[in-house]
Parts: sequence; structure tokens; C-alpha cells
Amino acid sequence: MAGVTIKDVARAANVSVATVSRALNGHDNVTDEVRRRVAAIAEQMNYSPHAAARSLSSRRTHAIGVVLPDLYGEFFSELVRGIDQVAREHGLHLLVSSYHGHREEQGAAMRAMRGRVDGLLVMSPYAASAGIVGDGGAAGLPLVLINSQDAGEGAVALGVANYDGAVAMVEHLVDCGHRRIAFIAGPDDNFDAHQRLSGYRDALARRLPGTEPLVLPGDFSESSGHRAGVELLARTPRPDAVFAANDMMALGCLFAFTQAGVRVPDDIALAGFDDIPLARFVHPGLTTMRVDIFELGARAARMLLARLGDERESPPATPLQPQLVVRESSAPRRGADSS
Amino acid sequence: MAGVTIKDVARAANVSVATVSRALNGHDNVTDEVRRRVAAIAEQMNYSPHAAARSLSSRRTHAIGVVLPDLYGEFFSELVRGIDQVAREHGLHLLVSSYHGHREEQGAAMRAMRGRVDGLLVMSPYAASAGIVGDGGAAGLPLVLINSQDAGEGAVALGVANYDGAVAMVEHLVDCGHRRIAFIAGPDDNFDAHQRLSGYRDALARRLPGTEPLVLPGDFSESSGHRAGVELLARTPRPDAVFAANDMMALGCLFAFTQAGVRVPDDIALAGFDDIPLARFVHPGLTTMRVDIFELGARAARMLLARLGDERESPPATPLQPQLVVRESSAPRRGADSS
DNA sequence: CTGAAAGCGCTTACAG
DNA sequence: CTGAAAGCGCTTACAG
Repeated sequence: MAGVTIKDVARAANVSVATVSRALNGHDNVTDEVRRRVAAIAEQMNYSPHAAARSLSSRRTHAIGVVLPDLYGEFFSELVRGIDQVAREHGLHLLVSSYHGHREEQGAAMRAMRGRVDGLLVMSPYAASAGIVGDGGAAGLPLVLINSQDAGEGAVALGVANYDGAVAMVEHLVDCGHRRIAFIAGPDDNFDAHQRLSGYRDALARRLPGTEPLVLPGDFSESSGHRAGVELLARTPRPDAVFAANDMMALGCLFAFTQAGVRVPDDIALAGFDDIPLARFVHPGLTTMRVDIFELGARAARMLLARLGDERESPPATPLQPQLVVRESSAPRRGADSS
Repeated sequence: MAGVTIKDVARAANVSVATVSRALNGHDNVTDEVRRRVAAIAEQMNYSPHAAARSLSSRRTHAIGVVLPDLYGEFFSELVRGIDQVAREHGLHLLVSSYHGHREEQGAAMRAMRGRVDGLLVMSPYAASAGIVGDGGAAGLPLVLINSQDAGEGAVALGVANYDGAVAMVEHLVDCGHRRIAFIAGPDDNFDAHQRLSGYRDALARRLPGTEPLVLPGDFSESSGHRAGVELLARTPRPDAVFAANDMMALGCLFAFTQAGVRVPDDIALAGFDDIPLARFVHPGLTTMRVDIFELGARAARMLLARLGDERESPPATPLQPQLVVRESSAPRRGADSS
């Protein structure tokens, strides 16, 4: 049952292996009669070509590799789904690899893909990841970077307009009448987190000149958001709005407030970034910037396919624009404009 | 940068390709000096072996394939994460493939894995999927089935004790004092859904003899749960508890109740199955049966590795026992025991 | 339109 | 301990 090779089919069909290969791959230099006979026999013998052998001689694996920091949670799940969608449209296989946050393993993961894939989608959200492209880690494979610092060198990269998104959120909060807007930052070495922080700082300086930015540390986890929330409540004067660099931290913050009997948005407004599914379900609903992660994955995959020559034209490399989603957590301040 | 082959390394190191192969693969029949030299040169040339070539000659791909119905949502994400964890421990690559609910493509997906992977993890949650193993679709690859009907024939399968879980939930609801317990069923052709339904029926017959089971149709989606919820409210007498075959439907049902001003659990109790993350966050918290999906994936992967000879002993094939998680949605009935 | 042969980049008996 | 050679299962110029 196993291990039927092209030779077996050739013998059964009374033709050469070359002819079998041509017939099955739809080359036009085969008689229709032969093609049909070969196809029937192959089918009946349950033949399917050995991918490794095929890759070796054709120098094409018909697979793409996805190298991610982790596999946990909605973000990666959606990203992979978007990539998968495009891969399927093109009949490509998907090899996923997560380096579980061990940055030093990222290069190895990429190199180990040689001979398995035709190209690589890599997410390396570290502030300083300029090395990866030249790394040769890519083993010379075509590469598209996702949510990563642009690494120059003919590197193609796709990301989210984090800066613009953060600016938009600050403007929304200011428009709601909030004046003391605190920010819970993401991990120090995270590229997206940096951009969001910059957006916050700049928008604040522009819209509320003279106001001191108030930035608390965080690491994108719910618990760090909780810690920040507790700390914020101890401040005097207390901020009247909190903008967390991602939704998970905003939720942690929300629970801290709820536990302390502080009402959102009446006592303090709250906003996040990402629009994870939970954001819609918590009470009050969380105002946030929606990032279309599925689309991010799909578009990055298309960019890679374009490099591989599988798709006519590449989508633009312009960052995906997040979208403001206003829910209850950021309702306008009553009796606004008090400093 | 690209395409450094073993030949290049051999030339640079002044040895044969055989020696390079042996040195790099840690065979013991190489001088330490040679091994070091070869390793250094390979490193410096940024050599990494071509996986397809290696697979072809060694008849080992060091990869396993995962064939799933879909990639959407928490369930598959957690499953893949569990599999990935074990794969990494063994230095194996992961090929994922979803057939997007197109059952007819499942066989093709499995066959296309030939030459890419050493074994297959397949989830085929259809009531009648007996064909897959013999299908030869497996191309003779070792196979472990997840959440699938046992297909005999030396097939190894791992699943969740859905029946037991459903029984436990019904008993819990009965213990809370509920007497008219409705059930929202899952898809007709889904194996897990069937088992849960059987558990409900049997437990009901045993604990509340004479009671008519009340089963509404559903398809595991939130919207089908919503529909069922609306319909249930129109019934007289109205049930005093609803057990949905999965959490998503329970949530849909919850929203239907909330919209209608019916309070949970005061007016009607509610329970689900799976313990998705949302279950903890909705209000009231959803009582449910927790299924450890990560563990399901990890254990299935270990079973496959055992078949491949990569792991000494296989974990038992006994189904994973789900765990009752009591939250607010199923509080004991006030003034119990009214029929 | 078809076949014989070389070659893809490795691994692994087989000699020495 | 090391090398020359065969072979893994395909694809693809090259002849005819």
C-alpha cells in the first residue's frame, strides 16, 4: 500500500517514468490516450509522488514556511489562518515553526527550513532585529517580514500602522474630554510597542501641549495590565483615561478597576489596541483600535508569492491601518473640559 | 549566500562528502580533529543541509503533518500548540493543513503529505469517517486520529470522553435542583456532538426517569445557539436549565436570554462544554466541562512519535476526561425540587 | 510524442 | 577512520 513509486506506475502502464511524469504533471507533449491510461493506473495504484524527490529535482517545494515567536493566542491563530487561506488558493503547503520567544533559536529555525520551503514569512517583533535578513539564516530563501523592524537590504516587510493608530486613539480620548491620559506601555524590546508609545507621546504633545505624559511599564500580559491599573489608582491626581498598548493589558487594568470599585467609564475611561474577541464581550465593552490580523497574514503571504513568481503583482507594502472601534469604556466625560 | 551544498563544504575542508555527512551528523567514526574542522567550515560557510535531499536518502523527513478540518478559533489553535510543543522537544517540523470543512479534500491533503512527513495527525470529526485509515490516503504513513470515530485496522485514536462529560453535566444540573433540562445539539455528522447527546439522553433517563428529553438542533455556532435560545423561551412549560453541546452555542443562548430580559441563572440555568476562554469572562460566568485541548494535542503527538520509534512508550489511548467547572450560570435552583 | 540518461543533494553500505 | 560509489524518487534537457 505504501511506497508506490513512479517506476511502479511506469511498469504497469508500459511506458517510461519520464512519460508518467509528463502525463501526471499535465505537460502537453503526451497523447491524450496515454495521459488517460497513466492517470487511471496511477489513481488505481493509489500513487502519489514523493514530495522530497520532486523538490530535489525540480527545485521547488510548493511549501512556504512561517516562523513565529510563539503560537499562543488569538493573534497568531488569526495570522496563520490568513496565511493558510492564501497558501491554499495556490496549492501550497504550510510549515509552521515557533521559537517560543527564544530569539537565539530563530536563525536556526529559519535555516532548518532550507529544502523544505520555497520562501519564508518571518515575524520578529524585536526592536533590534536588523540581523535576520542578512543572517543568511534565511539560507538564501525569499523572505517577507511581518511586524518587524524593516531590515533594509531588499527586505520586504509588512506591518501595522501602530503609530497612526495610537495617535488616533489619543485624539479620540481627548475629543471625549479627557485630559490626564495615562499610557501602559508594551515590552521594551517590542517594535510595535515602541511605535504605539511614540504615537501616544506625539499626539499628547500636539493636542495637549504642556501636559506631562504618564507612562507605566507593561509587557502585553493581562497581569502587567492589572499591576499598572492598581498603581494608577494610587496616583494623585488620578488620570481620567488610560490607554493600554494592547487589549490584554487593558483587560487586566479593567479588572483592577472593577475590584477597586472604580467604574469605567464614569470614573475613568479605558482603551486598548488590537480588538481581540474578548474586547467585545467584557463589560463595559472595550474601546480599541482594530487590527485586521487575518488580512495581515493574507497580504504578507501574497507578497511572498509575488516574490516567488506565483502571483502577478505584489500587494503594496504599506502598513495596515487599524480602525478605531468605540465601545462603552471610553464614553465622553461628563461636564467635560475640567482640566 | 544561498545554495551551499555538502560538496562545497567537502572541497573547502579537503575531505569527502561522506566524511562531511558523518561529521555533521555526529557519527562516531570520525576523528575529533576532522569533526571540528568540518563543523567550523560548515558554520563559516553558513551551510545547512538540504532537507529534501536528506529526506530522500535517509527516508526520514523529521516532520509530522497535521490535517485539520479548519484552523479557525481557540480549539485548533490550542491543539496545534500542544502538538508543536511535543514536536519541538523532538526537533520535528510541523506541517499544518486544513481542508476547510471540505471533506472530500481531506484524502488529498493526506496524500499530498507523502515525502514531506514521517507521520500524520488527523482530525476527522465526522460521524462516518471510517474510510480514512484504509484510504491509503495516508499513503502508508503512520497515523493517529484525533477526535474521530475509531476506524479500526490498527488505527490509533485519541479523543475526549464526551459521553462521560455530558453525563457529569446533567448530574450537576439535576443536583442543582433542575428538572426540565433542555439540550442544544451539535452538528448531525459530528462525532463528538453525538457522544454528548447520548450522554445527555442516558443521564436524563437514569436520573429523571419519565422525563422527556428536549433536544434542539444546533451546529456548534454562536448563532445556532441564539436561535435555540429564542425558541426555548417560547416553550411552555419553559425549561429551567439548558445544556448546550458546546460553549459557543451556550453563549449564543445566553445573549438570547439577556436580550429577552430573562436572567441567568435566576430564571434559567445554563451550561456549555469546552471551557473556551470566553466562558470565564461573560456575565454570568458559564458553567462548562473543561477539555484540555493542549494536552489532547500533545498526547496525540506523543502517540505518533511512539509509532515512529521516537519515543519509548506511547501514552495510553484512553480518552481525556473533561472536568466540571462550576460558575455562576448554573447556581442551585431556589426553592428546589418543584417538578 | 516518447525514452534513456543525467542530475538534484544527500546518506550509507562496501572496501580498504 | 576515510573515500568512491550506489541509490533515494523524481524532473528535464537531449536525442530520436
